[in-house]
Amino acid sequence: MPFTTPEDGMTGLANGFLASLSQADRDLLEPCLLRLRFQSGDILTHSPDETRLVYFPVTLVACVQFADQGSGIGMVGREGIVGLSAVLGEPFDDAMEATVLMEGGRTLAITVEDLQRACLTSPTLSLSLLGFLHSYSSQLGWMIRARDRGNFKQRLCAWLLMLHDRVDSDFLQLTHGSLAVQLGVRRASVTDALHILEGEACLRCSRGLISLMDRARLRRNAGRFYEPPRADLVTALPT
Amino acid sequence: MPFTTPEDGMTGLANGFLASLSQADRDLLEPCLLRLRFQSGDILTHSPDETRLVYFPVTLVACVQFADQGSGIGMVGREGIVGLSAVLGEPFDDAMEATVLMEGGRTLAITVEDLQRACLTSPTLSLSLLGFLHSYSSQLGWMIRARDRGNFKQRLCAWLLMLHDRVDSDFLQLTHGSLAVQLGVRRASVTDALHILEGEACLRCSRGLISLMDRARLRRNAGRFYEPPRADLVTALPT
DNA sequence: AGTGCTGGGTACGGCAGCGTACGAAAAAAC
DNA sequence: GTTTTTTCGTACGCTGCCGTACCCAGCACT
Repeated sequence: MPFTTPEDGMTGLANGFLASLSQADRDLLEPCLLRLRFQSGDILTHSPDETRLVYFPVTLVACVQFADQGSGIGMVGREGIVGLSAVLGEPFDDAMEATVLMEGGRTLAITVEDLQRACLTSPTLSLSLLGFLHSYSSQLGWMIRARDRGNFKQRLCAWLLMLHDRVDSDFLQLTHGSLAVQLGVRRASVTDALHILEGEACLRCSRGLISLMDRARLRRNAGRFYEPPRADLVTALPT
Repeated sequence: MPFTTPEDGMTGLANGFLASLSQADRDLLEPCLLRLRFQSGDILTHSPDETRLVYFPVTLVACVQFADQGSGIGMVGREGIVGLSAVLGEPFDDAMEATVLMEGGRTLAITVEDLQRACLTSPTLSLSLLGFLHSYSSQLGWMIRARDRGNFKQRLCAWLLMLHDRVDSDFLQLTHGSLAVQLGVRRASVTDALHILEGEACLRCSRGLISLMDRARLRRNAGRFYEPPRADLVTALPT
């Protein structure tokens, strides 16, 4: 981790995608990177001014969803990239947007123009982007499977585990209501399922806070609907 | 359409992705392309010999799904690419596979090595691949939305419309059973829903064949769970 | 004509999650 | 300390889809 500074630990390129790049590609991007901070609920895509940005989250976790309807589609955190669709040119993205989950956090960012320029000079960078987008597609595949073959308790566990993978703490600042929106169910369903999980000593709830206690048991609950992160899949290109 | 020959209409590069490429990128791929034909039920990924291929379907329609479980995840036909994950290097794809739907059909293909080589020489080609993968991700997003906010009839209509977009005929050679597998429901649920749609004069069923009669009415049934294809989104890069 | 098989029609009980709703407790605002 | 807002606990009836199951109609093979 040559790019992190000791006093902070997160000031540098502490983003999984950036860390997976070759030195050359990283050098291409680094001078263009901005350091930003967002609040919970902020919408990353469709920024007010017309400068489109692509984000490399550090402590921030973003939820991708349809703009016209709440239920969450995908989740991106420090392992990935948010807003990649903007590099594909003018007929901008579809109806998707990305909102910031929990208490917000820090992210690196680059303007679309800078990233496009870098891509056109480095084929390996483009292929790395392709690698991320593939693993994101894979995540969406898991989401689909969970929605039609898993019961809600399994989906909830899988979702909590995914979030836990992207956060440093075992304490998740989430209300039952916001969880319900993300998972596309009633708030009451969340409360019920959480109570059961509390009874199994997987976690503990207090107002606006879920404390994970037993990750292994959560995984057993999530069954085959949780995809463990695979750092080795990010990119492994031939020279 | 400079690449189609009059006597067949499908011998050339009649694949949406290939057609969207610049002349230079197309010239890069064309000499490497194989013309193949598959049967219904064939598995495109994990071919017996060790030569991994990437496919550009022409008349073939493929369904992406988890290898260990039937329910369909995504659909790719003449507009796209199948097996792209193989270009990302050795730690091969996850648990996904792609099977051929209906009565099979023709597809173009390229070896992974050839495609990788081409990508490393042409950044714009890599970005075009990125463009396809993005629109595929978008499709998965629509699938997720359909599974958790749409009822089964809406999902069925959306799925039939997606298939219709990828096929030249209004006659779909599908059994209720295979539809049930793709949509992740009981065979009986398919039969029931098809009867209702038949009552609305949207389509007509006979043994192993669904004849679409009124596409507009199907779209109204599918509501906001069908994403019309957008050729303009495939790639629109700056120079 | 007989046999076997695949694909389709129909039924019935069961249940997971929904919509709605109301109240209590904790936090925040005043 | 009182009021207001947010968050959580809990309940009840409803419904879409499930699991299972059985029978029948085409079609193929001999």
